[in-house]
Amino acid sequence: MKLADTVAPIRPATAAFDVDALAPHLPTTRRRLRTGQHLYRAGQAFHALYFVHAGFLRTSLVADDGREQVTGFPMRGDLVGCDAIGAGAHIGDAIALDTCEIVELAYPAVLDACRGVPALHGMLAEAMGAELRRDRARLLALATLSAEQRVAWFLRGLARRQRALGYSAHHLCLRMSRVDIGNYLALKHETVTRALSHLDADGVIAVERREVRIPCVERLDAAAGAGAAVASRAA
Amino acid sequence: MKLADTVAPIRPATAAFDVDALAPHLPTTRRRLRTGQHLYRAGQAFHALYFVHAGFLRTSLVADDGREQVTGFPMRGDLVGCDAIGAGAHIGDAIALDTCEIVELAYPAVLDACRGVPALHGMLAEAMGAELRRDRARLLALATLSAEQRVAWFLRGLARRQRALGYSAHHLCLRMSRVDIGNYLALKHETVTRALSHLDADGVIAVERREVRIPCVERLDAAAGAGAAVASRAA
DNA sequence: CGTGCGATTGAAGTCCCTCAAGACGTGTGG
DNA sequence: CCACACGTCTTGAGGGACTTCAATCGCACG
Repeated sequence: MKLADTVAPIRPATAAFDVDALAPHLPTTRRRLRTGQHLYRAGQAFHALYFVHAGFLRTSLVADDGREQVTGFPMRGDLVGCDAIGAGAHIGDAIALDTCEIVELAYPAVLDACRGVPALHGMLAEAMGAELRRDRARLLALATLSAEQRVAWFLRGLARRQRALGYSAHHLCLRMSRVDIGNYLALKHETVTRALSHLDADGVIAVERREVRIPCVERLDAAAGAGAAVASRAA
Repeated sequence: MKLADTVAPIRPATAAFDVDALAPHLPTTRRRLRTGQHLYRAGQAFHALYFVHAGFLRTSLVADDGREQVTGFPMRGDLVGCDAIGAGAHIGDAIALDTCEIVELAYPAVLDACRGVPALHGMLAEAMGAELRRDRARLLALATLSAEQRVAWFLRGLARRQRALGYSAHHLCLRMSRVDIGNYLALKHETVTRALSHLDADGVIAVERREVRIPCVERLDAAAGAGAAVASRAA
């Protein structure tokens, strides 16, 4: 239950899921996705939550008129599909940006399993609470930060998540396009490019296509401006 | 369990809570708040969820550097405080904009109560799922709508929630200031005023200080632009 | 009756968007 | 293997939407 740790790194809650321990209480099925394949689509019946065991995805909300809003980039340790609970159907798409290995947790069967595994109940609630906090931290970032600060904030978030999984925080490989990043941050792709170029020119990062090196994390924190303080607590 | 209804009006999930039925399984305490009083503050220990029985609040996320982001305006039937689950402490303030009557649901005791009241478990999960959907619909609105569309979208959301509670959708009494609305919509208060004035000039609404009349809801939907379609499904 | 906060309106400025062109990298077919 | 086509990324110039700064008005409060 390291979830209760307020100052834990990004996405601690979902990363704490021990899917294997569930096996005796809940029939879990595994799925493998290739780059570009959909985990689910908007409108599809909701019948399971998805735990990302490996890979990298992009989730989005799709409006009736076709407008799309990227809602996140789940990676290993994240729980996907919570926003469909109570809606009956998925409200957006989830697409693999990489080869993915997914564990399916049938819903609402997973709720029944909570009785057999008491800790699961709290973990599920905490995973959703963490997701709410992330959404709101993002709202704060979009509402208060400039374009360049948002991009820095985004990169820093990715770096922290990587570090939390045991990888280096000094090198990122962006699996998503500039358009995806822009959509996620409420910016146009040209603006994302410009911000990256400018951060590069300032020596904060080194960008080469989708490879990003971060020599000094503190400088990136500073570039994320006033947002630096929040995300470490709320994300 | 009308919660499963996909096309239900705004905030059906939380409104479906039957708090009284919980009494035998969970010790609930009632609190009364006067205008301006805090239900909780950022940093305070998290030990309960709050069900709004009457009144109108404003919730916000508070950053370490003091920046504040309004996250919502809970009213009767809403569940408040879910975003603290797993964090140990509240990440923002909740302040009464009106005389409020609140029912406190101790956490994590409420999780244990789920065993005695099976339906509660699903309802809790669905309330949080609905909150996630609302946050993301708002993200979509902020990312894709113009200032005037956002304000129209905001008013329409309030009108729908009132209607869902049995009140008229043609007359609103805004309990929050222009600054609060602006913060919520990622706009400056002057821009909010200008948008309201313009909607008034167009005859879509009639604004007088904090009183808003909506003669034709369809015209307001149209003014919310492309956002009209989404919110009815995702909000 | 004065004080103060909230709301409104105007004018100037800034940031990001829009439109446009070019460069880079990749995959495909000849 | 090369040529071509396509998508992605990059960079520039101009314009528009919102912000910023500033002044005034209105209402509630002491």
